[in-house]
Amino acid sequence: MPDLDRTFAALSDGTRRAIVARLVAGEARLSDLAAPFEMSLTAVSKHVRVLSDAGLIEVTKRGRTRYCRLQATPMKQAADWLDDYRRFWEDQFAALARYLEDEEEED
Amino acid sequence: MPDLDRTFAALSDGTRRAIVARLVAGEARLSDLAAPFEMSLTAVSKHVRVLSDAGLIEVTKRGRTRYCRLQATPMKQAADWLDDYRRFWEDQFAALARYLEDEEEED
DNA sequence: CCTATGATCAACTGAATGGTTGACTATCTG
DNA sequence: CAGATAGTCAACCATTCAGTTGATCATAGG
Repeated sequence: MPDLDRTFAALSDGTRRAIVARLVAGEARLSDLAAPFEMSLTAVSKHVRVLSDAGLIEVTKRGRTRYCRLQATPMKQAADWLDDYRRFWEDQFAALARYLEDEEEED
Repeated sequence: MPDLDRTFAALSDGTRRAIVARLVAGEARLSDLAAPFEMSLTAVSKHVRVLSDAGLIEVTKRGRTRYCRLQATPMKQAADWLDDYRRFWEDQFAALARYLEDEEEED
C-alpha cells in the first residue's frame, strides 16, 4: 500500500498537518497557507507538493494564483487502516481500567 | 505535537505497518517478526526501534530474547487526530453522491 | 566449557527530507 | 508598457532514512 506510505509520511510533519487543519475550513491560496509560517514561500510550496503528491489536497491554478482544496479519500484510507486497531486499543484501555479498579479495592 | 510526528512517520513504512499488524495478534519475538521479511535481522531491528521510539510498541528483554508488544496510546492519538476530519470527508462523499444522483436524473 | 542463537553495534552506502537563496516565469493592474 | 504579485525552478546544504556487512555481546543448553 504505497498510498498509505505517502499519506502517513505526509501527515508526519507538523507544518503539513497545520496546512491540512487550515484547509478543512475551505479552499485557500498558497500564499495564504504560507502566511502563518516563518519559513519561505518555497518551503511551504514544497510541503504543499508533498500533500498534493499524496493526494491529500488538490491544487488548481486560476490566473497566477494556486488554490488548494482538501481531498477526502486518502485521509479516510488512513483512518480506515487505524480503525482496524480500534478494538485493540479499547481492550487495552479497558484492561488497564480494570487493573486500576482492582488496585483500589486492595486499599 | 512531536508525538504525532513520530507516530505518523513510524506508520509511513509498509514493513512497520506489517509488524504492527502482526503484533495485534499478541506478543512476538524480534526474530519471529523478522522471519516474513527478506531483509536482514538488523534492518528489522531498526524498524522495531523506530516503532519503539514512537511508543507504538514496547520491547522487553527476557534472557537473550526481545519480546515486542503493541501499545495503544499512540495509535489512538493518531486516530483521534484523523477523526477530527471525519465529518469533512463524510460531507465530501455525501456531496459527491448527491452530484452523481443528479447526473443520473438528467439522462 | 563450548557452541549455537538472539540481537545489537559500528561503519558505510544511496536516496529522501526540509530548508535556504537567487533567478526566472506568468499574470494582474495602473 | 512598467511594476508588483504569485509562484516555480535549480542548485545547494545538512540531516535523516532504509538498507547492507562484519564484528561483537549475552545467554541458553549440551
